[in-house]
Amino acid sequence: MDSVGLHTFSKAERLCSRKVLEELFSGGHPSVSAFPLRAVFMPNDVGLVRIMVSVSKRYFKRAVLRNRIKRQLREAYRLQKEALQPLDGGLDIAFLWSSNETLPTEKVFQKMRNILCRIQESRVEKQTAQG
RNA sequence: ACAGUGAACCGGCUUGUCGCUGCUCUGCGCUGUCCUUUCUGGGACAGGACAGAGGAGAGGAAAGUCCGGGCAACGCAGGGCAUCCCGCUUCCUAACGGGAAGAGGUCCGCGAGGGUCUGUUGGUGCAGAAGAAAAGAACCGCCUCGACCAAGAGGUAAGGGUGAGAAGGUGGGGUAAGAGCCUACCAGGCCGGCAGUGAUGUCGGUGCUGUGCACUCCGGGAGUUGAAAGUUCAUGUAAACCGGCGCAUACAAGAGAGGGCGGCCCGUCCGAGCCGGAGGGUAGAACGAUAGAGGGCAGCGGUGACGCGGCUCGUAGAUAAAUGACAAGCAUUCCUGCAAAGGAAUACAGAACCCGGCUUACAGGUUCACUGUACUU
Repeated sequence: MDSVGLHTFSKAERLCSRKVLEELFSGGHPSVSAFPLRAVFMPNDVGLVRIMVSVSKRYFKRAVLRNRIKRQLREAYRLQKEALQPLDGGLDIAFLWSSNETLPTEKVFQKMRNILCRIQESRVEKQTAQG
């Protein structure tokens, strides 16, 4: 938990289990979108936030542009992930890019911030409803 | 100087902040095992997604996945047929459909040069709404006979028009008119001599000579799959259950289910299991996997591709997939401007087992050799 406060992005914070991904994309989990970025998320019992980033070949045929967007998204998450504090239990998030245009990094950061805040709001709402 | 041709090469740099993935070293108060043995200790080894330090981290095409090879697993008595690929010569190479040096035809360019094609005098088939006729050719024409003319009979590929192609072409002789019928030259084939490793070239002989396409034919080659290959460990475990077909044993009856040998046939071998249903488990880790037909340097051999030995260098290894994000400065090019300066642009593109090629994309730049034009001395 101590590493999460820093702006790091280690292997533990990445979502790479095939099983978890299937569960996440099977439907029924909440999603938030700020076009062209969309996030699907669900709680986990690991106690960490784990994320993945995906840009479809459908939107970008060339790998260079796909990589560019994925890197922008990872940086945007890494430098703004404190928006999910305080953390109460783990969370798995998948970020999906659904546009065939790139955006300047500044814009990508704005979209990411927007999404992270809204995820946090929905979590708080859910907890208060339960409690 | 300008325009161009052919090769070879480069394809941004520096600094700062915060990050990512391996590697090495050190530490560890974290985890595991073991030792010591009674201390609420000490020690050893291993691990780690932990901490610190150091150092490394996309390409000339990493791309398309079009060829070839390594590597791996499985397969492999033999014969025939079919299928697919290659096709001027010699050489290079692990190999190639790649490369080098050459040969002949043809097209483009003033030129340096560039593009393209090339096994096959054989056999079979086809060749339009053109033409008389498309390979055993007579429509018109020409000539002979027909006493002359005409009908008719015969000879004839010089001329006409058609066509991509009309009996190899042109001139001369010859003839009733004509024809490689004869002859000279030219293009090609065949035979022989000479030169060349060879494709071919050249000299002599030989009247041998229609075009295009497809198939056939000739020569050479091809086992299948493809790193999601495959090996090991972990997890789970099922040689279980139900149905069908078959084998074995005993009396009788009958002759094998199923499979291998690339697709088929012959032949041959294995053979007690095979097929379906229902149901269950994993989808993790390590190896494969980064030292290789490796790069660089000069030397020697070769026209060259390339080869040989010598010295030297250490160079990404991810796995839902790292190699970055941001900022500043520099560099290059373009635009505006007398200038100072300002603005814009900096391509194509991202390793995935590894090599050799091919093809395609590409801002800008460098070097060498050569060609044409103009000018100066």
